[in-house]
This record gives sequence, C-alpha cells and structure tokens, in this order.
Amino acid sequence: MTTEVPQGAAAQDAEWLRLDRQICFSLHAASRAFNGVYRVVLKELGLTYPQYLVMLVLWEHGETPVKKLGEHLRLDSGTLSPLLKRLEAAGLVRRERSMRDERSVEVRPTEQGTALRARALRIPRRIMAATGLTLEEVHELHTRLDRLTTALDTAALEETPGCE
Amino acid sequence: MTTEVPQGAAAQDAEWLRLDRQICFSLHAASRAFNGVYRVVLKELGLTYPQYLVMLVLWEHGETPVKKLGEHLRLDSGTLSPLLKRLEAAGLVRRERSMRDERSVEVRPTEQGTALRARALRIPRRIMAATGLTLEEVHELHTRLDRLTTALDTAALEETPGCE
DNA sequence: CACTATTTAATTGCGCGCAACTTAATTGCG
DNA sequence: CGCAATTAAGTTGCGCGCAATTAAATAGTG
Repeated sequence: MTTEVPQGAAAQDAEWLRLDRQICFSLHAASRAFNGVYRVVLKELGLTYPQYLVMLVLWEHGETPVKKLGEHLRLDSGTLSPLLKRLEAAGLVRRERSMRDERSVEVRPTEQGTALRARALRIPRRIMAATGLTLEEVHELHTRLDRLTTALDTAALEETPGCE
Repeated sequence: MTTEVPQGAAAQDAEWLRLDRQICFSLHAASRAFNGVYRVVLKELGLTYPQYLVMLVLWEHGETPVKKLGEHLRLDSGTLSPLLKRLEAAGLVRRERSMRDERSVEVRPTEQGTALRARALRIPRRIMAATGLTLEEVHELHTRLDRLTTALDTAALEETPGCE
C-alpha cells in the first residue's frame, strides 16, 4: 500500500517533520514565554509559577490534602513534597498529618499566605495585558487547550503498550 | 474611578483570579501533556523532548553553531551545553571549535545522528493522531501560539523595570 | 485476628530552564 | 599597537517534573 509511492511518501514525511518542528517549537516557546512573564510578575510576591498555582488552589478551596492538590494540578508527590516544604519554610502554608487518616497530609494557608492573596489580585489583569488577548480569545484558548490535553492524555495511555 | 465601586471591583478581581487559575492550569497542563506524549514516542529513539528539538534543527540545517541553535530554540548555553554534551556522549552529534572563530562551537550530526532521522520520520503522524486535531487546526494553533509568544516576550521586556 | 493489597507521602536520581558568574576569543576605539 | 568592551561557551546553583523506590497507614480478605 505505502510501497506504491515511496518517493512521495518520503517527501511528505520530511514535510511533516518540518511541520512537527514548527508546532513543537511554538508550544515549547509559548509555554516558556508565559512562564517568563509570570516569573517577572510573581517575583515581587516571592513565588515561583508552580508555587503560585498551589496558592491559587489553596485560596479557592482552603485546607486541601496533598493528594487533592496533586489532582488539581496534575502533579505527583515527587514534585509537590519539596515545593510545599519550601512554601512552608516561607511561612505561607502549614502541613499537618490528618488525624482521621495518618497517611494524608493537610495543607492550609497561614495567615500570611492568606494575606498574600490581596497582592495577587492584581496579577491576572497584568497577565491579560501581556497576552494582548481579549477575554473571549482567552476563553477560546482555554477550551482548546483543555480539549487538547484530554486528547493527549488518553492517547498517551493507549500509546504506551506499543500501538500500531 | 475605580474607588466608585469597591465591592464590585473586588468581586471582579476575585473572578479574574479564578479565571487566571483556569488559564494557567490549561497552559501548564497542555504543555506537560504534550511533553508526556513525546516522551513516550521518543523513548524508543533514546531522546528527550528538548534533545529531539535540537536534532530537528540539525537535520534541517546541518552543522550549526551553538549560538544559532540557541536562537532557533530560544535556549541559552546554560541549557544547551550540558544537553549537547549528552547528545555527544550518545554518539549523535560532534562538537568542534570553529576554526574561524575560536569562541564559537559548531555542532553537527554524526552518521548515527543522521541515520536516526529515518526513524524519526514516523513521529509527527503519531503525534498528530494523539492530538486529535486536523492539519488546519494545527496550523491555526501554531499561528496563535506564535503571536502569543511574541506578545508575551515584548510584554516581559517592558514589565521588568516596574510598570504601573 | 493475621496477612496481603492498596493508598498516601516522601525520597532519590536525572534532565531541563534559567539566572548569575567565569573564561576565553574577538572587536573596536583611542 | 594596546586595552577596554563585547561576544560565545561553559559552569554553578536552584526549582521544577517525572520515574522509580521506600515507608507508613489503612482497607480488604480469609
């Protein structure tokens, strides 16, 4: 089937490889550019971008077990444990073993951590301004990215055993 | 101006903070989901995602100085130097001081590195399949992301001194 | 009850990504 | 020419992100 047009197929493969380069770069670059803007804005709060994500969850939901944090952020304990330790060292959160289940660790913002929210309120507008996008465009991007993530996640699961 | 409706403004800020959480998560998650799919696919080539990006440039342009690689990939020597060292240890590239300018280091794929391209040709199609997107949608995403990156980069530069 | 299986955090190891610094070569200016 | 400024790589340090492993607590089963 594919042996019918070896030259054409090869040429198309090469074309796809170039396209791959394009889209890879775009995503990689956009992700890091976003990270860069947040880094600048968050520096005055003394937070890294992933630390900010954790605080966003805590501000919205209050005390949360590490497990739940991981589900919200799609991060495992290998990433969260040291990150939370640093947030605790900075005085922004407290970690306490749950009394009902000694395996679980509850994370809650300290008074200082809660107070930080007031200063964080100005951030989203600055980020929005930096993107140069309208609210509507952001919503659309949001939707697209979520769909993409879902597709990629399910594909990654099916890919593992050795598809094709 | 904004002092006219303090309650309303605060509520809106909170709303924006929730939105920020949404879009932050989306981007962060999408980026890592993409990375995850590539990780699975690239494992059989023995490459990490950033290493694959480097090889894509080398396959397309041949011998390239580290400086140019950095411009293509938006990466500095702090990231590239150890990465290239690993690629060289894997026998995929060679690094040689330029004769014309002893400051510059030329990177070129070895025979083995060039041969790897043949196996890489199948990757883009698998990635495309994983995204569940059409070619047109990919192109549109590509365009949007590039515009976004440009906007963010210029904003980051203007932001640094201490805007507002 | 004893004993295995599961669940939850934490730890270890490695590869980015980036800031800050160092070293060496080249350029440019007086 | 001589010497400061610039440029290119490399190094160091730190914080993710993730795979793999470990340790402890709980749940489930005979």
